[in-house]
Amino acid sequence: MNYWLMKSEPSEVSVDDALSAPKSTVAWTGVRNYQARNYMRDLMRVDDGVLFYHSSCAEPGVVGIGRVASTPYPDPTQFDKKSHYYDAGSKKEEPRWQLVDVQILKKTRTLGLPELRSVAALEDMIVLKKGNRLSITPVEAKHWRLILKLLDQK
DNA sequence: GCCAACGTTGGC
DNA sequence: GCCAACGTTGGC
Repeated sequence: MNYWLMKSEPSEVSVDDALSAPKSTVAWTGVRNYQARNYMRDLMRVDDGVLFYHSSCAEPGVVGIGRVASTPYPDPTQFDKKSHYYDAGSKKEEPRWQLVDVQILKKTRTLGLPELRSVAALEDMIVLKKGNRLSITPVEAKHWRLILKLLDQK
């Protein structure tokens, strides 16, 4: 079993949006970065753990726990001309962008960036590294366990 | 709004 | 293949 941190802008899809969706599940649309896509397409498995992270907002941080809820399939927004994520270069027979569904299991308190950075044992987390912009990053098991513990405190 | 850091594009 | 220009991300 693997663990992942997945960023979402709450103005697009917040943890509350995900919670109120059918089965608390959302398709992770709009990823247009090859490395992030490859994680979803090649490495994610159903039931992998997901840290739901809010980015580009007042209080960035981990806001929920979820799971990978599907195998990979083509991101429908790449074919939707009206979508912000439309990709004219992607063909139906050979879709460029694949995604997975993510199910929210629990909304947590906000474990914000300053708090994450204050924990020495988390300093190796990719999301905390300078210049990191990847919207999906793998999370080590030891970091996952520690974050779950931190989320239960306070 | 600013800006550092990064990814992508395209000319050569 | 190089690399400058450009666009985007995302914290502050």
